Amino acid sequence: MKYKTKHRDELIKYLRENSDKHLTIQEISQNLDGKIPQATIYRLINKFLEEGLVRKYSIDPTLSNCYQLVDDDCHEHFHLVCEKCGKVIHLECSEVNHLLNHINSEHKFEINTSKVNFYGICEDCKKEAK
Amino acid sequence: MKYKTKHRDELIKYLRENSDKHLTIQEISQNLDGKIPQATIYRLINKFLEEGLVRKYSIDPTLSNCYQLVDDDCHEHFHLVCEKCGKVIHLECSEVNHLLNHINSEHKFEINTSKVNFYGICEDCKKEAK
DNA sequence: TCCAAAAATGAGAATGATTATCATTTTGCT
DNA sequence: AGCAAAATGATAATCATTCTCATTTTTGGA
Repeated sequence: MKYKTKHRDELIKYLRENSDKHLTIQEISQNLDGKIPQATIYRLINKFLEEGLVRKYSIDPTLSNCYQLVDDDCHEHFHLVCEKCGKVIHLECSEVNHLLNHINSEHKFEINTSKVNFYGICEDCKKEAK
Repeated sequence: MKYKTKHRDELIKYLRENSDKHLTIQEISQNLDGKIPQATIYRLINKFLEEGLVRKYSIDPTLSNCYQLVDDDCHEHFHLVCEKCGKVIHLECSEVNHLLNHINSEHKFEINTSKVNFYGICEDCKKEAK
């Protein structure tokens, strides 16, 4: 059972206002100006995860995880991470979903879509290399 | 420039003998019975990574990374990493290649195929969950 | 409205993998 | 041998995240 609290509402509100971004716990903490202690933000975010209110993105094992509110215009997407410039490109592509379905049904493996990241070289860096 | 050292040879030898496994630094350290200090194992492994001798697997941000010697006789394949049991399934699948080509040509992003890993739940763990 | 149980909170400590530090030793080259 | 580059060892530091525990808040029911 969950209780409605000030912090909970405050955090939801903030996430809603920033539902277009990928936010780290640190960014949330800073932007809320320390109004909610980090330990509490972690706890709330983990609750939200269980409840399916937010989505978690693990872009790089050496970096903090990112979170984003699941709302109507937040479509599931994947990440292209440039190994040169670090840029993260959001990819919404039916071909990816097609592959995931294929692996799920044919290879009997249920992919955790929040960790589908492709690493490589982006267009800009490819040009520069020449 | 790199120097040949006892530790380096010892670690390579050990990795070669276990090239079928994904090893954590801890496992390596234990199995070598502390002959090489952990800090040195980390350093050597990172060197090997740069040199392309080993491959790194980040199974879960909360777990240790795994490493594996790159074998001469391994053809291009991708990995399905089970987040529950840690099992790594090798996947050779033309659909994956098709997707990579698609992303390369249509999304102008050149994927580093050695880092294509999919994380999720394997068939066995899915059954167990029931 | 009041109470007790469940849940949330806060501050700080703990964890655990990995990296950094720094003085010392080893290696490869001439 | 002598020198510079690299490697080493022990330990401290880092950093995200989780845990602890005593306290406070919330909720539903009496």
